[in-house]
Amino acid sequence: MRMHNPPHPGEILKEDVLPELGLTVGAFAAHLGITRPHLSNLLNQHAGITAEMDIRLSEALGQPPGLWIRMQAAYDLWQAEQQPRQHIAPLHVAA
Amino acid sequence: MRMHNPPHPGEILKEDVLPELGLTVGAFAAHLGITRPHLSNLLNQHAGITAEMDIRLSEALGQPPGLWIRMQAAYDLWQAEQQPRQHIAPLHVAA
DNA sequence: GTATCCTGTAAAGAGACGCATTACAAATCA
DNA sequence: TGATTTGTAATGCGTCTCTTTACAGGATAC
Repeated sequence: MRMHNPPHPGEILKEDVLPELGLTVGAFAAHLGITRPHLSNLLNQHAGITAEMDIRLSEALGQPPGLWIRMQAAYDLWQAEQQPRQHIAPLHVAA
Repeated sequence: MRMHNPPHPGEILKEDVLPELGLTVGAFAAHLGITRPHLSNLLNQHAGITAEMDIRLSEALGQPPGLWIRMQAAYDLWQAEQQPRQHIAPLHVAA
């Protein structure tokens, strides 16, 4: 049923990645080439992961690109699904 | 090596989905609850698929949500990878 | 061959978001 | 106590989604 709300990427970065790296937020931000306030916003789920940011993370963490942007997409989709909306009728293929 | 550029979702919608539905762009837009110019922009790759739009498409097309937003993420990531950028050194785990 | 429909696209504007810069206050820690 | 680290706010710029309105070109039908 796939019904568990996916985490914001920032949560994983803050709780798992950063501790394992043993870096301060400021040091990690500097390494990524972004500002400390912005990384803080990422970590605290006040900003999302862009494709650009995904690449930087994948390079810094030695991972194949796409992990973080897919997490973000899953998060965004879940959030949008929680919004009240009027449903759309399914279409059928033409005769 | 995973090195083939992923299509923009609009391309698939325009070339595969719309013809199979047998709908005009205007009719499809109306069904989705968006404007015709905006759907035209989607189809011609001048705008991206948002989480909101993914949900509308998945409902209209009878698909599980996430297909289109993941296509968009793959597309965005590929585009970002094509941009010239300065690489970031990999970090090692703390001692 | 004229009228209708469909299409792509442009302009203008609202609202949201990414990201930078700067700044400050609270918390941690030496 | 003093230095470091952190979260966050304000401001601003650029970009993007999406709407409304409009227009011009192509296709279809009479």
